[in-house]
Amino acid sequence: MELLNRKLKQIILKAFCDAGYMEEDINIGDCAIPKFGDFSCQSPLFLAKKYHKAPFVIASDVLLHLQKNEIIVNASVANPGYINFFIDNNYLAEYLKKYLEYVKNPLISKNKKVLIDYGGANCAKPLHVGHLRSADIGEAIKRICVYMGDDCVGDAHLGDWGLQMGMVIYAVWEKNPELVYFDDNYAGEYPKEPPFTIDELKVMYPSISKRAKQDAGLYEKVKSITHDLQSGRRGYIALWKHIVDVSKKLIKADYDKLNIHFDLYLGESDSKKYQDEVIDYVIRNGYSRISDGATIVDVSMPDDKTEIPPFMLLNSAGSALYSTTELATIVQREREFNVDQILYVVDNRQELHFIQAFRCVKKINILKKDVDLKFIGFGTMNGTDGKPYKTRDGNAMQLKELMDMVKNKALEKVKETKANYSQDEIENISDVVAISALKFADLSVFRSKDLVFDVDKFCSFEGKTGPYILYTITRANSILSKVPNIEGNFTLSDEDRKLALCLIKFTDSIQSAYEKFAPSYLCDYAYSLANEFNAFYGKSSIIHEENIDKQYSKLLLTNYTKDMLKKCMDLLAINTLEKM
RNA sequence: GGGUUUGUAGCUCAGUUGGAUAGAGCAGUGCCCUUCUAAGGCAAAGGUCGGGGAUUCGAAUUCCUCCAAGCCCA
Repeated sequence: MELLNRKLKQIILKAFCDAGYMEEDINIGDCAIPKFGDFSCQSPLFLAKKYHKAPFVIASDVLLHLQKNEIIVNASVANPGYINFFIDNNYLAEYLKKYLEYVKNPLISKNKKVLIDYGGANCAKPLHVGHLRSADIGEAIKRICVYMGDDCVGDAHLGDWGLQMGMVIYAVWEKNPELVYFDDNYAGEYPKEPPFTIDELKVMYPSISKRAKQDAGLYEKVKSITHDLQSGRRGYIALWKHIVDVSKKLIKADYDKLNIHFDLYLGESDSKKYQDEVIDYVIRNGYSRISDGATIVDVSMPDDKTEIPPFMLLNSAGSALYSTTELATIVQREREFNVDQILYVVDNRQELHFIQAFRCVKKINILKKDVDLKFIGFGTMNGTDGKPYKTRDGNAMQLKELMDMVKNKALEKVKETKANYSQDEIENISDVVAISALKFADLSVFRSKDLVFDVDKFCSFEGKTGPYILYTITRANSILSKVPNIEGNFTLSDEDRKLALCLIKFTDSIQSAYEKFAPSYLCDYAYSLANEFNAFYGKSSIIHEENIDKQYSKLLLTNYTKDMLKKCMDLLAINTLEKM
């Protein structure tokens, strides 16, 4: 299907050429002043210098050469040189029907394999608010990329190899030191069942972590356990596997609640098998050098404005580091998944680390093909003091705590307004409303900007919020359910065309969201569409409309709006409601 | 100290390769539920786009400089 924007460009470009302005491309945008037009062309302003003519003169020339067509009506020139025009109502109505079909199934062919790294949860640790952005943004980006034709794989990339594992192993030992996992002489098979329950695991890390902060001896013990684990001590590895298995279930359940679904739950440890090979490869091929005992790879480039510090492969103790794991993971992803592109949806603060890793990968030429490595940074969740958000005890707020707060607020609201609903309905509605509020608030700020963490904002259900979009969908639904199927001619009245024009702008917003890896563009779009629909809703009653064609047309628009809003919310990974 | 990001209404944020009157939400003001769900709509109010300079027909947007804050690396 040929999109309206392309068609408009063709027609107007032809007028430019016919008028003697031989251009390859021109610009078509929204008209800033609605009474002047639906769209406007600003190109005469840009071309004034090139042709040594006043923009107004160019615009007038072009207007004279604009051929009669079925799309553009009432074209005019405005100071200092805009060409403004409207779209014919009949054409718009026909176009809209086809457009909605096209949007449902855009028929874009698969173009590349993309792996998206957007988890970063740590095994045995509860999710905190910082994990929310990565998950929300990453899941939305994944869905947007899939819609635009990419073959996507989402990886949770769990932290499963750090100090927290040592803490949990310590906790198990403290409770049951007699277990075979701690017996160096034990040579048999280890038990298939974990020696702890899910609920026990939940409290192990927080309790040991808290104690280790005050107890240096305990901290040292934990470090030594972690070291033994990473060195491959048999019993610890067996126990570690149990911890990872149970943790994955916990983490998956948490992400499920947020409507976030990973295709892979790989962890840092999974790339370990490539690590020695990569280290060996780098050293053997002479890419590294020794500096202060550490093995480093220089990644600065001659035309760098600022010095990029070297990539560290091994520290002075000869151990692999976080950066080494990153390298091994990239190799793993290329070999095992044959990716063309990897998107890292991570906190802005990690940018330097990734620049170093990406440069190192290119420099050592270890990949078989040119994989596009992209850092998709997002801003920090800050407190009202402008610093990264911390609770009173100095830790990041747990996600569960935040979710409970929003849920309770939603429950209050639903109970207050929907007294006649059943208990199940109230529960379900509150859940969906709460999650939509949380996710929409998170997603609607452009990703790279820091976000002020404001509980009241997350708990707000009015204005530019998730619940407002849900509410709009239920309003549309309510109308559709009350009118029997009718047939008529689809015509657009002047008061309804604003909604129609808004509907066809979906393509622009998803295009921006895709190009900039920024779901906030879709949030803006969904909000403006909902806004337009609510204005349309308020102007006149659809159910009581007596003219059949008018009623049919309004119903069609209502249906289109509902479909489009649901599509947007689906792309943002936010569940919607039929009734609330 | 070096680098980097940000500064737009009281608060939280939009603002396309420079372009028409800088836009939303929240808070506050005034209307609108005997009519499709008021979690809504309509209207008004709110601004020295951090300060100063430069570039030009035209700057929130580009450049310089200063101020303030966050982050990263030492």
